[in-house]
Amino acid sequence: MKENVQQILDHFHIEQFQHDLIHWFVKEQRDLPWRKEKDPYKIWVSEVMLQQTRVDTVIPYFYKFIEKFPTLDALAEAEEKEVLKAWEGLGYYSRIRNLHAAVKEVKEKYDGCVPASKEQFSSLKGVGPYTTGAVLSIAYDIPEPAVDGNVMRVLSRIFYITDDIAKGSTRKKFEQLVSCIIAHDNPSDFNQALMELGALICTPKSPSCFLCPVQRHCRAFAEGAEGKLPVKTKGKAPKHVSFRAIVLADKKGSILIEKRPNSGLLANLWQFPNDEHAPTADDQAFIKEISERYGVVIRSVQQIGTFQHVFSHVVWHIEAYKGEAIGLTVDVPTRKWVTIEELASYAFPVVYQKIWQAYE
DNA sequence: TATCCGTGGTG
DNA sequence: TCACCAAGGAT
Repeated sequence: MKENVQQILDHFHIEQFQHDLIHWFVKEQRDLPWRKEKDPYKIWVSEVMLQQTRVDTVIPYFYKFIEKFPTLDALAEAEEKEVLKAWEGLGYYSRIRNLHAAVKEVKEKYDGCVPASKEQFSSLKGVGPYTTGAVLSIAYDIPEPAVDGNVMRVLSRIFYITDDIAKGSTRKKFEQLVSCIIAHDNPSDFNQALMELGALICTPKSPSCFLCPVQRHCRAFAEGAEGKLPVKTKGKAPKHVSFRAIVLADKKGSILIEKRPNSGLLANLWQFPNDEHAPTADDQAFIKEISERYGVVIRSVQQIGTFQHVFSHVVWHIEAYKGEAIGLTVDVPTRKWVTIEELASYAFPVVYQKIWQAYE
């Protein structure tokens, strides 16, 4: 915001706004599984799952995850393989790697009790400014701002703020603003109400201003400018990567799988053999490449389909094959032959799940 | 600061 | 159909 926070708040009725907003939230909020109790661990899990992920997508994952890891200790003691499997298909897998590490640290350093200290909690892996404010306010009623995309959209309209919300520095300014208007007697409902309003009423496209509980406080509505806000510049176009992948089975029906590196895209997930780093020209070159790289003898191959998968910043184009191979012994932990039953216990990226479906 | 990091829903 | 999007964080 070009102006300072004091100027923005001129003539703004803070207490009336808090009341209108919270009254609406108490009455109209959705019945979500993580709102049934105030267990800091469950609030934390929900907030991590909800990062860049829709509520409807998260709900079934949340139920399964809490059923499998009901307490912080249970998650801390779980194996990486189980934890990653529970996250399979949710995306942004560094979230669960960081959450698992963070929970272990809480078990060790804080006796398994999620710290209510801003400094301590925010120092944990995967816990940034938003998650800090969300967990501390919702679970512990501490008046910290929890500024996400919803909050920036809602407040940019209410205060007619034209700063680019795609820029990192903008979030800090919104945090200053929220610090001034947050309801100290009910920071939990206040923060959740701002996000709920963004999700249900103050939506990105065609917001339902006629239903808005804080319409009378909204400067964008008064100006008829809600459609122009928030200001958000768009990112660069994703790059395209083409390669081939193959589902290899031996005579017994075992399948060769490979674990991806522990950092980068789809870290620690499993996949089928591919020539991602050495795209091949034809079938013979592909067979040769796979044979050498994976140390297998391939008898025959057959194409089973082409797949396109769009990530945030890259698009994969995969030609998928199936083939028979002689199951030579693999001596690295990141590659193994597994039975089809065992296959189900390994976490795969969605695009490789689709390739597996085409194989079956 | 800009880029990397997934997936599925939607107008 | 496809550009945009959804309760961000790490580097």
